[in-house]
Formats: sequence, C-alpha cells, structure tokens
Amino acid sequence: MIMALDPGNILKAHDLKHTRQRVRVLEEISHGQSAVSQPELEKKLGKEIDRVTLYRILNAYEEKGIVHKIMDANGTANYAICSSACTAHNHHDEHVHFNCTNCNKIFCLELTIPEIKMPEGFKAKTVSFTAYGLCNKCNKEK
Amino acid sequence: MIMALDPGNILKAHDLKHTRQRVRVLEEISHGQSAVSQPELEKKLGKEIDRVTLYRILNAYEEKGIVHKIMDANGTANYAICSSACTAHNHHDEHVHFNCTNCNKIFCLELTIPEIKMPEGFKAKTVSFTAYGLCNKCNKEK
DNA sequence: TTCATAAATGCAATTTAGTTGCAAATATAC
DNA sequence: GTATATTTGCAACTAAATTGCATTTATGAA
Repeated sequence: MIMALDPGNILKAHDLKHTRQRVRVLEEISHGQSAVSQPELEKKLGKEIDRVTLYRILNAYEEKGIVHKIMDANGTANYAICSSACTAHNHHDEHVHFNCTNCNKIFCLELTIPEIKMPEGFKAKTVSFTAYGLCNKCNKEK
Repeated sequence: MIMALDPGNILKAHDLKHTRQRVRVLEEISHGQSAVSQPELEKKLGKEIDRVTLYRILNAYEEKGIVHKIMDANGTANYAICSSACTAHNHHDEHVHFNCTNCNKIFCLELTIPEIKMPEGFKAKTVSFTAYGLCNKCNKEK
C-alpha cells in the first residue's frame, strides 16, 4: 500500500489546518534521505516563512508525532519524518541514528535499539542510540 | 592503586597549565555522582570565573579527554569526568547514560553499550546510548 | 629570585537560538 | 459569503555561545 506523504492527508489526520507554510515545512523535511537541521530549514525557508512560525510548526509536528527531533553532537535540533507507527501518544522512534562527524548529517537507520536492563530504581521510558562516524558519502570522499 | 583526582596531576598529564580556574572547574565536575550541566557550572562558578573562560576550559577538557560531554534531551551540554581509560585520541566513553526527565540529571551507568553492525558505507567511530525516564530518586518521590 | 615569554583570563561586543505578546491574516465550517 | 477560531508575522526580548583584544599569570631559564 503506497500512499506516502500527501501533506494534506497528514495535516488533516492530525487536526492541523492546511496552510502554505506547513506544507512547505513538510516538503523540506521529507524530501531527503537524512534528517534536516533547524538552521538548514531556516536558511531554506527563511524567505517564505517567518522564523517564529517555523519554530511553532516544528513544535506542533513533534507533539503530534509527525516528525521526530534528534539532537546532534552540537546540541542542534534535527528533524525527520516519523514512520507511520508514530502517534502523538505512542511515539516510537526507537531506531538507531547515525551522525556524520564530517558533513554533520543525521541518518535514521533501519536498526532497532537493543534492550538494556537498567539498574535498580531507574526506569527507562525511551532510549536513544546514536553512532558517530563517517557516512557513506563522506567515507568515499576521503 | 588509588590515586584519584589530583587536579594538579590531571592538568600536568595533559599539558595544561595549573590555574585556579581550571582547578575549580575540575572540582565542580568531579564531586557529584551525576554529570553537571553547563548552566549549573555557570551558576556555581559565575562569580569566580568568567563565562567565556568556563567555555574555553570545558572545551579544552573535552579535547584532551579529561571530561566527556553529554547532550541532554534539550540540547544542553553536561559534563562528567572520564574514566582513566580516556585519552585525547582514544576517547572511550562507551557506557550507557541515563537522563532523568524529571530532575534532568544525567547519570553514567556502569553498562557497556552493545555493538551494532552499521550498514554498508557507514563507519561508526563512537556510539552513544541514552535512556530517558525517572532516576532512582525521582521514582521514589512519585 | 627575577625575568621573559607563551598561554590563559576577563571584558566588550557580536552572533545565533529560542520565546512571548499581540495585531493582522486566513482556513474551515456553517 | 460570512463568522470564528487558528495561524501567521512582526517586534521585542532572553539566553547561549563565539570572537578579538588587552591584561594578567604560570612556568622555565638565567
């Protein structure tokens, strides 16, 4: 069943009004193979969308479970489209991320994070696993 | 062999001059059981050390492998003393971190991160594993 | 102990990230 | 087409982080 990424559907499904700005943000986030950083988005969309609006849209998307937010090694926010399994209240983002230390891009890998038993008293609700190194492209170029 | 944390030794061993400011930062980072956030450090040391100097000291420590930097869920930097196995060029920080979503503290757990096979072309140099949830203290209080 | 020098610090100014309040614009449902 | 609640853009603000430069300080040699 292929029915990927119709912005209109995604927005309607999450009770968000269909606006030019929201569609543009969805497009930018979804059209690559890696996550997009907040600065990249701002640079790309800064002329068409106000900075503040961008922040608000990204927050709304994250709360609704439309995108997930990944912090890179510098503390910069990156955004990627969630798999269809994500919903606002059951946000399954438990796959491995790869953060390239050269181009700084973040990739969502199709690998599940292994379970780890926490020490007495500590209760893990979610986990994150990030590998740092060179991505396929940067590896070739060196 | 117990010979822990003599700031003088640590600094000399890494070719860093012994200054009042550097010693104070080392003290603050090492005297707790959890990592210390940049804002905490600034609050604690702001009267004795200039903000900029604090940033520079923390960066130097990280580069030398004296401390390791852990980003919490908000993109805030946290610092913890490295185990003795860390050096500037072989920075072994491959244990699991626990980030409490209530008090926001970060704990270094004595758990090794399981190995994961990367996809073709991706070469991981280091990995990070962070669990989010309630720490032992916050669990009790609820 | 004094002195020279390279390194570290503090300060001022700047850049970048993120937030808040409010008025104007606009998507949707009737 | 119109009413209304939502969204957007703007201005102003707070906080985080960086840069350049003058001053101070740690260290090693005389």
